Amino acid sequence: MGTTTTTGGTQDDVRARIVAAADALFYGRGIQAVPMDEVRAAAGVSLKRLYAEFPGKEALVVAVLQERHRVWEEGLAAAAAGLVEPRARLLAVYDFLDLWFTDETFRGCGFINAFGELGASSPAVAEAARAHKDTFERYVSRLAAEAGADDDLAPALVLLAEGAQTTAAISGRPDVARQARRAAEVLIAAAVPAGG
Amino acid sequence: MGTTTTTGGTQDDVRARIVAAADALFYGRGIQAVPMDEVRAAAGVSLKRLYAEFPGKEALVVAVLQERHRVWEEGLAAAAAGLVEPRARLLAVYDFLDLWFTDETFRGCGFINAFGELGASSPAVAEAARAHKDTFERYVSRLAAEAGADDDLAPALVLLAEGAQTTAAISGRPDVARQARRAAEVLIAAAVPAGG
DNA sequence: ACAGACGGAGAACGATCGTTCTCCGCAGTC
DNA sequence: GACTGCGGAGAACGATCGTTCTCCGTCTGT
Repeated sequence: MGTTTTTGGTQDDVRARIVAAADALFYGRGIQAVPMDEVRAAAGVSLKRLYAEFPGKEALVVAVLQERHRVWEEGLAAAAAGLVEPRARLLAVYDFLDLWFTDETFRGCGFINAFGELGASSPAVAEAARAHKDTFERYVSRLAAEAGADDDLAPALVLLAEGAQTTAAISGRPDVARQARRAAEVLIAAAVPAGG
Repeated sequence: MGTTTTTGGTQDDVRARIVAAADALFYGRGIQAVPMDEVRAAAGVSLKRLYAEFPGKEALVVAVLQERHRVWEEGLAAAAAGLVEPRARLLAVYDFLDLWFTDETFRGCGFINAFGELGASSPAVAEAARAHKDTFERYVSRLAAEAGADDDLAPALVLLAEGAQTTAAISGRPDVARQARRAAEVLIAAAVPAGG
């Protein structure tokens, strides 16, 4: 697993570099707006290597979404790190969104964007988006259950988070995250029996 | 307004037919996935006529979004028709979504989809999406004010509605509208001082 | 009936893109 | 130092697409 003799770096390195470059380009401009040759240039690899790592553009898109999913889950975990109360961990979701929305490159949810652009013609992309949203819903549901809330809370909190992403993207107002958080506080208070 | 001698129909007819055909295709498959020639075929016009009505694809996309905005506002008004209480009119938003989500052709918010696909490269498309979301937010804000709610309610209700659209699209579950409605009921109850 | 304009069908054009192929330099081996 | 094979650079290929142009039939007015 040492560095190879080529300038390309480790095989995993190359893959990661391609995915990172493709993600930035796809997310920022839309997938079909970015030619493979631009991904190649941004990743600093040859077309031959690019197609050796990914059989085609669709496979690259799926890999990009999978990595984006991994990073999302990492960020979500980091936002909740150190917090013990389920309620605080639930609200950390919106703090995480707040952080994200203020990022200059923010342009909405990459999964929603990819789904809208390619979901109808690419089952793999549609499935990646579905899986991503599904794990997020499961995560929120688990926390809501730990908080002792009724079954209606988690779906509602998910809707707030999803709505915040698209609204922040289109309106360009990052404070949407705080609005979502305040609404979440109200819903949580109403959903937890004793007032926890 | 009699029929003209050509097979094309009235000029307004032709424009409307083109927009309707383009909307169905763009919305269902993604904009870049639909060639102009397919719009032409679906609308039953010639390419010459198509380009006589719209100087290019982007202008057609904008026209499609404007018409979609008009239909959205019509549907929203129809859902609130006959209801007098502001609270009921607010909740009618989610009944309207419910109706929409159960439509077989539902595939998310056309504005969000268009924004994700083309917003980065087409200011006109980005602006159409922004304008659409803006008028919706104004509409909800007006109703919330009429209901005597505090300023936090309207943005929260908007987030629920937006989140419902993307979640319904990706997860494919139309009952998301009812979940959003229940959450909205809780938020409204908490935001209106006296309980009205 | 005929000149002339209009509009349709679809070929044509130029550009772009995903993907593959060719050519060449270079590293390691005897 | 010749040989081999890998990988890079980028040309090439085939397909698609947005847009324009050509050709031809038809309808109008006289």
